[in-house]
Amino acid sequence: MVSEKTVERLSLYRRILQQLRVEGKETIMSHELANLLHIKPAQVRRDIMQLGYSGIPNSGYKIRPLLESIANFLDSPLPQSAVLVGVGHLGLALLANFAGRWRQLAIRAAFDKDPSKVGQTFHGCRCYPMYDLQKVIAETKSVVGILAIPGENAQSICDTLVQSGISGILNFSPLRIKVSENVFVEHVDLSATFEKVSFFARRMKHYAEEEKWKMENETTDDEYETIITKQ
Amino acid sequence: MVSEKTVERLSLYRRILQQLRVEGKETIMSHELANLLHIKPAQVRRDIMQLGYSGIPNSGYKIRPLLESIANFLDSPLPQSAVLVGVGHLGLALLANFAGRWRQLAIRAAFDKDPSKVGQTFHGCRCYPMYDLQKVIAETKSVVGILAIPGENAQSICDTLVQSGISGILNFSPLRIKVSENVFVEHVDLSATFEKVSFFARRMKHYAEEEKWKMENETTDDEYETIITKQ
DNA sequence: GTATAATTGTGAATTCTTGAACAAATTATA
DNA sequence: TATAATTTGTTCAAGAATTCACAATTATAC
Ligand SMILES: NC(=O)c1ccc[n+]([C@@H]2O[C@H](COP(=O)([O-])OP(=O)(O)OC[C@H]3O[C@@H](n4cnc5c(N)ncnc54)[C@H](O)[C@@H]3O)[C@@H](O)[C@H]2O)c1
Ligand SMILES: NC(=O)c1ccc[n+]([C@@H]2O[C@H](COP(=O)([O-])OP(=O)(O)OC[C@H]3O[C@@H](n4cnc5c(N)ncnc54)[C@H](O)[C@@H]3O)[C@@H](O)[C@H]2O)c1
Repeated sequence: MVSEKTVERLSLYRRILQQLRVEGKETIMSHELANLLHIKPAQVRRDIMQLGYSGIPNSGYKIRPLLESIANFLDSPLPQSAVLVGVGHLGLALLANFAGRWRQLAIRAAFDKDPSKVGQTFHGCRCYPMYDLQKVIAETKSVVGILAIPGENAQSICDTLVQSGISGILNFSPLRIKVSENVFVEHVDLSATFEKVSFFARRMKHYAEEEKWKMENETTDDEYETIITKQ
Repeated sequence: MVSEKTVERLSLYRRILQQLRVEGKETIMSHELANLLHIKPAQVRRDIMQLGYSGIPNSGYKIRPLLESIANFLDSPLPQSAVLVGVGHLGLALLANFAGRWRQLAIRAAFDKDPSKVGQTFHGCRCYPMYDLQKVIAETKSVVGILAIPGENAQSICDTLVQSGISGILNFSPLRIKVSENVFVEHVDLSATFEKVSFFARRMKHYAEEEKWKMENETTDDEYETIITKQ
């Protein structure tokens, strides 16, 4: 029904609106949100439409009820838990940001095969041994699993997660894991992303230099055109 | 000309092919790559077509020259450098993976406003003070900038990066930065991604439970249909 | 009040991406 | 050598996402 992209944008709208609200703003118009995100106003209106919330013509959207609508749409009625597998460099960074009991959505448990990490607490989150996976997922009623391990065992660990009741996976490993169709997987492949940025950076630079060249040789171009026209 | 998605997939193909090559495999067919990535063979063929490389009907692609074609297409002729701004939790994780002199594409310098980090070396990468940005970017001829700082100053730092010659930005901050059209920006918004996974995880679970319910009540459904039909 | 200006909600058009299908090409095999 | 079997390259259709454009609606100015 609702697309992934819409859900992502709703999440962005919310963050901006929360900020604007603490700054005292009470209403917002589609083109303001659009400008902040560098998208088109029609996109914003279309997304908000899907919430069932209606704005006021010639006036915009009331921020407070709009935020409520977004929360109503995006959030679980109950706080939602996630577990992290792999407390390495990346896993630690994720814990620093997403561990925390008070939040609506948070990492509530971590796992690692490294015995030196098991038993420790990182950013307020306990690290368990791998064989506790099923048990802890059940106890915390987690629905999201985050994979921050190398690709090798990602598939088998993913399978365990799914068997334990996880239905959404955020996969940072380079392996494209396979899941049954009732499990949602998001692949965040930072290496591929890095390469992509590098690729287009180079392209942009070439393009910019070409443009610059054209600008510098503009008069010459004109002369050339004149010659053509004259023929 | 070539789409972002295609570039991303080419990067994935390369990683898989490199692995397969060390395992001794010499040729590969579109459906094999497709199965590994859970996409359709036609997509693979289409992507490879754009490289200008041709496979052999009834035989597939030769891995070695295909890899060369991909490298030729994706990589800069010269090693390409990136700089990182923000050596916090996430920045450190990125350094752990992408710092390294020997690579074709790597983070060659880091920056932080925190004086306690400046001067230190993290994973082989030196951390410089912010006022060295322009100088170091020029020295390293970097084209990619990675932002791993809070949103507040992201825009102004981004502007400085662009002024210094950066034409590709990988932005991990929640702020959607604005750049001129000859600069490429990729936003990696981990909070929004996390929320998205959580959203669809919940949905999948509901869906699965509905399906299960339907399965269990299949006979009842049939009976109900019979009643309808009879009317 | 009425007119004016501005903004929403949304059908239609457009653009971008993926998928199905098949002729052409090539290998493997009989 | 001829035939069958298979995979590629590519066209065309389908699908998804975005953008346009405008009627409907509301606030504001006069
Ligand atoms: N850090 C980055 O910036 C970055 C960039 C690109 C890709 N990645 C990918 O993200 C993943 C994690 O990266 P990282 O830098 O944190 O790696 P890391 O090596 O620092 O950490 C991996 C952690 O996972 C644990 N682990 C390994 N195998 C395990 C298993 N079978 N079961 C449980 N725990 C296991 C290890 O003990 C370690 O703590 C890797 O797949 C990596 O390729 C990371
Ligand atoms: N770590 C995660 O998993 C995660 C998740 C979601 C979002 N993010 C985002 O990624 C960014 C970085 O996250 P983090 O966890 O590494 O944060 P962090 O607080 O651990 O690190 C931020 C680093 O940036 C430096 N910094 C801050 N302002 C700066 C400035 N103006 N100039 C130079 N350096 C500056 C700080 O000194 C610090 O070293 C943040 O925007 C955060 O919202 C991170």
